[in-house]
Amino acid sequence: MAKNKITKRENIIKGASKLFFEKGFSNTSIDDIIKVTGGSKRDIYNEFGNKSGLFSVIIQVYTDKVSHKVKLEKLDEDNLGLSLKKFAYALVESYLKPEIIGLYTMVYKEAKLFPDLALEFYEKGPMYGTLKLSEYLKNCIDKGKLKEFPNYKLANFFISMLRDKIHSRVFLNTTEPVKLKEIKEDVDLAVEIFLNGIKK
Amino acid sequence: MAKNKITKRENIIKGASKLFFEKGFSNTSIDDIIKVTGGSKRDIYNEFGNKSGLFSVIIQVYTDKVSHKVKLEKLDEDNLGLSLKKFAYALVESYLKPEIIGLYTMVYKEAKLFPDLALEFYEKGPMYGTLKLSEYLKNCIDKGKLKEFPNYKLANFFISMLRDKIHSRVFLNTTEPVKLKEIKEDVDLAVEIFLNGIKK
DNA sequence: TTAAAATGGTAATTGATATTACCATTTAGT
DNA sequence: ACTAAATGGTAATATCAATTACCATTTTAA
Repeated sequence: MAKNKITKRENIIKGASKLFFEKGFSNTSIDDIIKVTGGSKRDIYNEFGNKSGLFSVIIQVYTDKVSHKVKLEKLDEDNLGLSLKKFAYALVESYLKPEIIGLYTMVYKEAKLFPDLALEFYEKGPMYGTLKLSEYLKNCIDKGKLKEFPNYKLANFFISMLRDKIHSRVFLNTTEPVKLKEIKEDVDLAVEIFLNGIKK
Repeated sequence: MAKNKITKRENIIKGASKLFFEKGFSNTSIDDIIKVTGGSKRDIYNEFGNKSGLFSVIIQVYTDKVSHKVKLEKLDEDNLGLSLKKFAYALVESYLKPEIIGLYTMVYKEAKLFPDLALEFYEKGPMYGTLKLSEYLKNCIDKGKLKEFPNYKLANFFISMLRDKIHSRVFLNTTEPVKLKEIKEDVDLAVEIFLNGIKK
């Protein structure tokens, strides 16, 4: 019974998040959700209080998923170029995942309504990755391999180079599919320029 | 009389855009608009057909304003660092203007509903600036001052470094005000890294 | 000045959707 | 098998906002 309840809850989360990711929070109605999950509205209100409650739970669940998944490989200070590429590929790959795209889109759109969630998302998601990278860069700086620039700013610049194009396409709703080959080229070029720009 | 009509139209555009910029399209009602502009709903429907029509007109008006305003200074191939800084300051300054922030926010949020507008905005706005910069970079490359990287990609990288942080704050609805000093530091650093990264 | 036309504002109408109420049905325990 | 409790689905309610209708008022033209 307890088990059954969990299943139902998870079922709603799964179905609702799919819809939220596709159509956004405002454009998904409770009816839409139960049409997908089965069951009745009562289930949603019993489990989550209301629509906003469901949204909060979903954001938190996926934010946590993200922050746990991005287990960044150990980065090697003796092979800067390769390490940055590995990091960049992993990051870009995650940016291209539908659920990550959905998460970003939703959080950005609803940030005004749910400022706390937006902050939490930011800290566990983008900020987490940036911190990881900036730690690595700090080590490299300490070892005398890189110029002594503020490491967090550096990390931000690099990630911006990787993220911005993908996100522009996402938010401007460009239909053309993202070509992996192009992305890979971009990553390689970004790494080269960035590394040229900061190495001693 | 014709004059009067134009004034009324412009009055609605002005009042409505202010509201749209602040609260977004969906969260602004027709009643909100006439409360600000005076007049009656009829005026809006007569002039613009419906709410979407008003939105379209506003996006186009402001998109045009943007593309006309960004008269980029003539960039000097013999002084790369300074030219890039000038360009970057001008760009960042425009990113910080409330109406530009409002425009980006609205377009991004409603891109699904108005794909044509989103495209037009992109072409007249972000893409226009990127093209300008990439032309300049091409000239520098041709003069042998920069490495032979694909110039449009280069321009995108540089602009991403400048834009991403500001936009993250905007979309995540961070309340802390943007400090000009910090922005200026960021720009200077971005220019230095970017230039180091691509110069011969 | 006066009748026709335009205009402006308020009051319906409509449609969508979140939330709640209610009734039928199923389930659980004895 | 039988009663009480839980559950599920459908139907009501309530709200909000876009769009439209209508009527009073003002403007225009002769």
